[in-house]
Amino acid sequence: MDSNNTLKKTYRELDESGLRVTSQRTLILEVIRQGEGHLDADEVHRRAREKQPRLSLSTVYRTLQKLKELGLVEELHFDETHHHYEIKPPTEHHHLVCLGCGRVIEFQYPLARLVKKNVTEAKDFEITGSEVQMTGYCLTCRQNRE
Amino acid sequence: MDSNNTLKKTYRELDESGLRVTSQRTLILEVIRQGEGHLDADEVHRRAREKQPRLSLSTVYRTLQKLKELGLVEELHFDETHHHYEIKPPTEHHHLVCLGCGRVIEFQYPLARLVKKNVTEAKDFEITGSEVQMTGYCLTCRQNRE
DNA sequence: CTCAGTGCAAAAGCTTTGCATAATA
DNA sequence: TATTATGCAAAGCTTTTGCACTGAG
Repeated sequence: MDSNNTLKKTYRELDESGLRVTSQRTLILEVIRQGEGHLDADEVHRRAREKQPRLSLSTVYRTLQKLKELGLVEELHFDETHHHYEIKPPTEHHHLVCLGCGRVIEFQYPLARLVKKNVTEAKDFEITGSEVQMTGYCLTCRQNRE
Repeated sequence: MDSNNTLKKTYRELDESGLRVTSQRTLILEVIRQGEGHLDADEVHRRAREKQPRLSLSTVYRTLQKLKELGLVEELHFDETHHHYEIKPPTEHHHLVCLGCGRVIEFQYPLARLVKKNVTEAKDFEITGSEVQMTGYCLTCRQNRE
């Protein structure tokens, strides 16, 4: 069964990292994995608390921090004051953020490679990460505007 | 003289916007213009206070907000908890952020157009703004690491 | 048994807001 | 003079930290 497989994966990832495997960490990683990307800390907390009501926000933040260091999750910065988190994707991908409905559309495109190849200033620069947000309006919102 | 010209420009931009032209607003816009991009609110405040010691942080924030709405400055989100501001550039440009020394290198490249053209998911999406940060290490920092 | 992890509460940034005062148009 | 903008102080949010307690290894 799938959810059992990802649970094993979750366990293995935590275990291999040398961190202690706690019920909180397992749960938080599961929530993010099933969250279809882009949850903020508070949302992770809210969802995780359905299963484990005593889980504290601090633990969520501390865990997010660890998972980031391990490279298991990635922190995103949309046009807001707080951060969003998603499971680190295997391939480079980026985001279109709709200003109308807030929907986030992901797309894959090797922008880093492209920049590396075509931008003079990037020739001497070793790119290790890239974060791209393009904002605008999705089809639905454009139609509703009319 | 150049600084006089940009001052006139600053005045005109504020005036045309319908906002009241105050000494605070003029000063703040000047500071950002001369700041070579990427100042945070606190840094704007610090620099502006050298000329106008009683200027408050709230005024800086409120002014930044207005200038953003007017499209005169742009808010950037680096990998931090606070925002950075730069004069809105005439052409699309992006940033390489060095994780070693914190240096920000700008480059021009029409990534939005490119995404629009090549990414299926972006076909139905009207892109109005794009924010791109590629992080990594600049030449100097890579050499120092060795 | 030991040390890393957790919960709780309190603190620490950055940013926003209310209100009386000052300044622009 | 009628608003709009400012300064100050206080509040609001997200995120971090200290400390005693708990639980994994």
